[in-house]
Parts: sequence; structure tokens; C-alpha cells
Amino acid sequence: MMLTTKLIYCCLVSIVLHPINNLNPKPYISLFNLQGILLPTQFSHSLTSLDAFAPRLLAWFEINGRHDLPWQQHQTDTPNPYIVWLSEVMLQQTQVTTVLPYFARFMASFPTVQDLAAAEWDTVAEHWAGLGYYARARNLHKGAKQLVEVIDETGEYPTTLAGWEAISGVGPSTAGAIMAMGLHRYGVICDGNVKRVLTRWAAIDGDITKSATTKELWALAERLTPKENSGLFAQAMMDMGATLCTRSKPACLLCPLQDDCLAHAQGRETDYPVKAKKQPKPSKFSNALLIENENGEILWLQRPDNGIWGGLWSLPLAFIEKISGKVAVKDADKNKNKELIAANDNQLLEVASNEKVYETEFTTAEQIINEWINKNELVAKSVNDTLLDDSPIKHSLTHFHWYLTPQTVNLNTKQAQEITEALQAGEININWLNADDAQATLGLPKAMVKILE
DNA sequence: ATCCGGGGGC
DNA sequence: GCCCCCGGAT
Repeated sequence: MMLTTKLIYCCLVSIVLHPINNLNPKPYISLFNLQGILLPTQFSHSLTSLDAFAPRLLAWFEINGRHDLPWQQHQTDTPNPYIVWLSEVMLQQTQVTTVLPYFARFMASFPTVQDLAAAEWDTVAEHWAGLGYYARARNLHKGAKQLVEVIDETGEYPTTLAGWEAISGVGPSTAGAIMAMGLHRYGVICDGNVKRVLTRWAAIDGDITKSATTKELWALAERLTPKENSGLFAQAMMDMGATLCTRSKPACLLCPLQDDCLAHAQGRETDYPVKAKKQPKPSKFSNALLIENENGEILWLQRPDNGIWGGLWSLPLAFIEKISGKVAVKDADKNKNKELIAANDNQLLEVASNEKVYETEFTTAEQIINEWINKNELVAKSVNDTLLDDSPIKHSLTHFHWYLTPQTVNLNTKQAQEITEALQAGEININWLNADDAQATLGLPKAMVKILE
């Protein structure tokens, strides 16, 4: 009754003080913070739902959750942070059933963090072998040494979130898990399982790889985590994510949160979490021509002000092929410019699948050069003698990958003069400079530096 | 057989 | 924003 009265009061005050908010189509509830200042909630659920979340989850966990996993510390008053840290690192990338035997072997061989720190790397590696992500085993070993150092200095394990995050291999979520479950202090977790549960429950449809969504999810996780027993809550959330709110076939009928789960209400559970498919970038292939005169100088062109590398200097680029889809260069030579592609015959470049096909724009200068080379029947040669070494430079731009294969064209003095005149007639700024001088005196885009190197 | 998820380091 | 590496899902 009190709560209801207060809620109504808050809403009325909100309407009076913030009339503009009533234009906002989103559900809008205000509440007082401790200073009595009006604050909006940023959450889509009502206060009642937000506050009921933890009790309902915990009630479910008590009856239906797993309580016998060997690293769980919720049934003891003297939790062991080492056990939680070790298991959390293992569980970062692997499911419970896979971790179980590894965890047992680790605990048998390294019962304390001091044992782990003192172990040889080879021994640790052998224990980890098969779990994957071996960098994490290295971090684990390093982290053990760091922890022993902290313990030697302070007499105890780190007691703060920041203290744990300073340990190699421990990020924000693992640190939260250790604080909550390993120390029975306050800690919030927001790992992949939690994100799945929360995006569904609150129908959060933002791309979870975006930092704004990450922030939103952490804020919600924090709002839902009870100040007391955050470890039990973390344990329950993990269990719920792993056993009920699974990725493909969630068991909504058994879920304690089904009646205010917004995704369930929409019948769209598996549409969450939203993760933008990393858009495969189309790929474009060009040859970068190292047109060399008899003095060993290379022809450089200043690019037009508009477009890529505007105003910078670049090697002349020769069109090879623009492709989309998972195609090997080898398969792509069904069309023009066969000679140029031939140099790439041994390359099997896997490029991301994509429908888009790019139009390659030639600069005026490049058109002049390409036509001139064709007319004179000059052949571009691979820079290196061995086929293995002439792989293209990969240069990624915002919207596509550009594979640039360096090729040389040697000109005699007469030919060099001819092309120079042809370009100057087209009012193109050009330069003949060897690689070192070009790097020293011209503004070269990164891709060109890569090619020269 | 292939795709995809996942947490932290860089 | 990529990489690591495995196993579960399809």
C-alpha cells in the first residue's frame, strides 16, 4: 500500500515537474534517490518487476539449480577465491561438463595458488592441453604468480574489483564473479550467459557488441543484483543461462521469469541477443605498379583531391579483379586482364562472402598508364622471384579490403620519357623517385609504405 | 561438413 | 576489432 502510494506520488511529481517526459512514448517511471532528487529509470521494466527478479531467480535456483559443482562456494562461509578464480578462467571458454575433469586434475596437482605459481609452465600446459585458448593457461600461470605476490605483500587475496582485474586473464566479468562467489563480497557479473538472459527479459535489441549496449546491460545487471548474497545471485544467473535460457531452445515453460520476460511475450526469445553479423567486407584486388626507369627511380602519381588518398602520392594502380563472395583469385580469372591475374595464380585468397561488387575507379593518370602499357605490350612482372613471396599487401579500409600486389615494369629511357610526357599532357603531377626518397619526401599512404617495405 | 559463440589481451 | 580454439548446434 505504502509502495503504491509512493509510486503514484512519484509519477504525479514527475508529470508536474517534467511535462516533456509525457511525450516520450517509452514507459517512464521516476523515483527518488536518497537525496530526494527525481531520477528517471533507464529500464524497460517496472520497479516491481525489477525488484522481483532476484527473489524469483533465487527461489528457482534453490530448488532447481545445480548445487554440486565442485567449485561452488555458496554453501560455505569460508569461500576459497582460488577455486573460484581457477574455475571461472576455465569456464570462460568451455562448458561445465568439459571443465569438470580438467578442474579436478588441476586441483589435485595444484591444490593452492602457491602450488600453481611454483609449477613449471610445461606442467601447467600439460594440464591445460585440450581445453583450448592456451593464452589463457599462460595468463592463469602468470596470474597465479601475481596473486602469490599480492598475498605475500598483503596477507590476503585481492579484495577489490580493481585488484582482481589487475590479475592477468581476469576481466570485468570474471572479477565480478570472484568478488561475489569467491569472496562473498558484492560483485556483479555480465558474461555471455547473463547478457542472453537480460536481453531477452528486457527485450534489449541493441547490438551487444556495441559499447552502448554493453553499458546498458551492465547497468541492468547491477540494478538486478541484490546487495546481499550477490554470489548466490551470480551462481543462479549462470545456472539459469546455462540450463534454461539457452541459446537455441530456451525452456521458457520452466523459467521463473517467464511472465515478465518481454522477449517471451513477443514470442521472440531466440531473436535475442542481437549481434550484428559482422558485415563481410567486399574485397578489391589491384596491382600496384612499380614502374622503374633506368636510374632505378619509380614513377609516383599524385592522386586527385577527391576520393581515396586524396592529394597523397601513390604508385599507379592497375585493375585486376573485383570480386565478391567466397572466391579464390585463381577462380576469378575468367575475364579481362588475364596476364595480370596470372601472377596471382598461386594465391588462394579467401574473401568474405558478400553480394556487393565494387566498381573500381581509375584515376585519369591510371587510365593513361594502363592504356600506354597495353599499347606498348609491356609485361608487368612479379616483384619477387619466388611465387611464394609475391603475395599481395592487404590493406583494409572502412568498407572493403584491398589486396595490392606489387609488380614491376621496367622502362628504357625512351619509354620513361614517353610516359612522362603522356602524363604531363594530362596535367598529372608525377615524380620519379626511388623508394627511400619517395618515403622521405612524398606523403605516402600507409598502404604504399607497406608495399615499399 | 560448416557455422558460431565466447572473454580477455593486444 | 581481431585473434585464440574447441565443442555444440545445425
